[in-house]
Formats: sequence, C-alpha cells, structure tokens
Amino acid sequence: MGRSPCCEKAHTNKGAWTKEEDQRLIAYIKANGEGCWRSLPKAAGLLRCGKSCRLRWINYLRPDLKRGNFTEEEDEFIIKLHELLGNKWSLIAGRLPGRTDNEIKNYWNTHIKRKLLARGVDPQTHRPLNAAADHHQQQQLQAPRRFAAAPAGHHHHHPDHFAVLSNSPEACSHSSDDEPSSATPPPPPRHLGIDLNLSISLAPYQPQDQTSEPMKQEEDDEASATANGAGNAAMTTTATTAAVCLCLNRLGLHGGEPRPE
DNA sequence: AAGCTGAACAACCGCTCCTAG
DNA sequence: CCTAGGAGCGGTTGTTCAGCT
Repeated sequence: MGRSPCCEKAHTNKGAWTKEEDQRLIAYIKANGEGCWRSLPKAAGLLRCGKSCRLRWINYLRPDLKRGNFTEEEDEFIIKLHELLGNKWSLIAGRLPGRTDNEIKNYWNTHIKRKLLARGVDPQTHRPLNAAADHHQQQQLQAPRRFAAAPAGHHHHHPDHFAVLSNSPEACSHSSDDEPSSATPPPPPRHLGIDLNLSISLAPYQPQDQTSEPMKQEEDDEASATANGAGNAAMTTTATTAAVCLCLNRLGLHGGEPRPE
C-alpha cells in the first residue's frame, strides 16, 4: 500500500553524524527515553529522519554497547547461531549482549564468511564447500529461478517460516542443502516450500516437546533473555544447540565486563 | 611519495510486520 | 475488518582507512 515517506527528505541531513548531533540525540533520549522515533528528531532539534536516529542510537550511541573486536568465542557463537537462525541478525544480536545486528552483519560479511571459506565451509549452508556446491547445482536444476523471484520482502518474519528455521537446527543444516536459513548473497528466497517439508520431516529431531517451539519462544522474549542468557534453556535441544548454550553462558559473562582488547 | 586496492564500518533504503484508530 | 502509521529488519551502498605496489 502506498505510504508517506518516513520523513521529509528535503529537510533532513544525511551521511555521517556530527558530534553535536550525537550529543543532542543522547541528551534527548536520556531525558525522554526512546519513545516515538518519528517525532524524536523534531523534538530533539535534529534534522534527521527518525529511522536514522534510531539506527544511530541502536548501533552506535547506546550506552550498553560493547564495541571492539569480537572474541574467538563470539566468532564461534555467531557461526553457530547463524547456522541455526540464518541471516536473522537481530536475533543473533539478541543473544550477544552488547552487540548490534548491524555490527554482527558487517562482521559476518567481512570476517566470518572468509573464515568459513578458509575452513572449506560454505557460509550460507554451513556445509562443506563441495557438498554445498553440489546441492546448489541440484537446486539450480530443480528450482531454477522461482525463488529468486520471490517477493523482495520474503522476510522470514513470517511466524511459520521462522518457526521452521529456528526450531530445528537440523532443519537448517539439512534443509540447508537447499540452503539453510541464511540468505546473504543468493537471495534467501530460500526454497521455502522445500525447507518446510524438510524441516517437518525432521521434526523427530527435536527430542522434547519443549523443542517444538524453542527458538520461537525465544524470539518473543529473547530481547530480555539475551542479557541474562535466559535464552539458554530454549536452546538445549541438540548437541549443536547445547554447544551454543555453553557459549552463551560464557559469553554472558562478558556482558558487563570491559573487553580485554 | 603517490596511487591503487581491498577491508572495515557507518548509514541508507526498501520492505514487512504490528497495531491503533 | 480495513487502513494507515510507526517500528524494526535485512540487504546494500558509500566512505574511510590501512596495506601494498
């Protein structure tokens, strides 16, 4: 549906933020809280789009941000989470206290992808490169372009779809043959249908009923869970997830700690 | 020393989801 | 129930910086 632009572009600044703008934004949020982003710029005396303010705050100005290099543990944790969740950067970020989705996304694209490739692992499927390549070819043959043509907004936000992605780690690693949940370069349009089927058939993989909705549940409360690692319980479904849980526990400790750097 | 290239990161854009009216 | 507005997400682009030739 048509909609009005989020801001009056003609009257908004773009590009890098100045210190003064940062100060204004920080001061305003400290005084008034995050509230309504759309009206915030005006209220704060900023010539910025609300979206831009939100992004700036969340990715850069928030006081609880960690910043600095990622630790080896975080690397591995991100890889695991990506295997489970795909390009759900916000969900991944939700499990890494002090990290933002944008930061993780960038880090993934610049470091981890390469790291995995060096290991001979396909960053998209988390499978050995050869296997991934084979599967890719098969996919190309079986499902040529139709998924690529999927609506740009395939956005895995869809609950059902998400449940599939997040619930069964295996669903990811298996169905991953048709490409996991990831979706960076080749449009994630991932073969939804195929994915669904596979994940369903893999259901047995989830040992306990709790697992039927593990991540999904997290999805809801993860935001709060992240900070304290509460999301752990929900993730203890498989060996893989168990490993993740351990990581999370450890990472949780980093939360308030100054990073070594 | 200068130019080039690639990596890293900040920010923007377009889309979907959620929800209030 | 429908519509519109706001928020959030993921992909992409633009800019800066460091290393190399």
